[in-house]
Amino acid sequence: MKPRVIAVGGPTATGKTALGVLLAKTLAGEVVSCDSMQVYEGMIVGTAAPTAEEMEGIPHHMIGVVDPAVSFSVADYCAMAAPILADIHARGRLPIVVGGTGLYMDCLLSGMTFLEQEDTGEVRRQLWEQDGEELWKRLAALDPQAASSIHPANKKRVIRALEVVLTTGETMTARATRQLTAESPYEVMKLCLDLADREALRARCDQRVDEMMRRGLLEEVEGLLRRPELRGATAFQGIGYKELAAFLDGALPLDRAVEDIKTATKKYAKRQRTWFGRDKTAFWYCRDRMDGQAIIDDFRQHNLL
RNA sequence: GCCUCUGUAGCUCAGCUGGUAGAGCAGGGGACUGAAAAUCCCCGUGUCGGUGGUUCGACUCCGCCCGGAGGCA
Repeated sequence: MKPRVIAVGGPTATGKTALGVLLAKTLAGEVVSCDSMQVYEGMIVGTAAPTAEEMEGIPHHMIGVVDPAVSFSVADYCAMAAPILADIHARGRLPIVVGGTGLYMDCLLSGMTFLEQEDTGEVRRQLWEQDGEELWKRLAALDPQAASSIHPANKKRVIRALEVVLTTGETMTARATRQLTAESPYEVMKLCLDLADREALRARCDQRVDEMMRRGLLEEVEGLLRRPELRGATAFQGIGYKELAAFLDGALPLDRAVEDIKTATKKYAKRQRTWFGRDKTAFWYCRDRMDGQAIIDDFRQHNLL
């Protein structure tokens, strides 16, 4: 019998955090955050990281565990989170993986083990100087399979695939197969949250941004930027952070920056819906039709918990 | 009251000398294996303010009406 894991995914602003805590309380579990931005230390308001009060005494993992200057990746996430899952299981408790970063969640839950890889920074920098179309043609020659699944305009992904072949001598396609385990090591129960009313979700995204501003997002960003090296860090690709950094640079007025954050949040929610929607084994619940307790009860009724 | 400019997709606007309209943004759909809150792909029929006219044919020309902006009184 494989160890069980409960996962909570779905678009932002649908109440994943609260449901995670409720599940943990009900099932003697601990929450493992699955969020590419919450991992960074000091990025609290802008990532809507749960406060001590919201955690309600439930242990939370993978929040604020990396310095924001460090460029974190899926591989790093899995390397850190997998042992945490093992530890929670070892203590006889249930891990509840909660978050909106679909890629991280899928990789962690499928038990993917990333192969060792040397630093590709230099190769990557060189490739970025070159013409995207040319790079894609080069990729087509070296790893036709990867090229066929990556649009030539998607320079970032074309380069990633290229740097893999160039630095490892193995195609990304081949590595991907080697990295993927035949079967997930966990018995996963995934539930995704959404709002049936799209307009309502967009409104909630807007409210959430206003709320973050009220809670001091600007101050948080200012504080982080006292370290100028963070300006270009991966952490500053986070929604809210990059826009306010632009405002602090004088590139745009504050109200415009806030507008941009709202728009970015809504687009992000849409991408998340697409990502999580791919997993046909997930159970979807609309938060505007059911509260947390009702969802858990429903799950119980289906003997899923 | 008179004069000038203006009224085109949810928003900002293109549409040359007449042949029934197109961009950006927003929005929708999708992809996604080491930056993923990132990166990228696909999707634009709207009484062209209204109404009369000129014309084979008007968003494009003319008249009037309605709504904006500015100027002169």
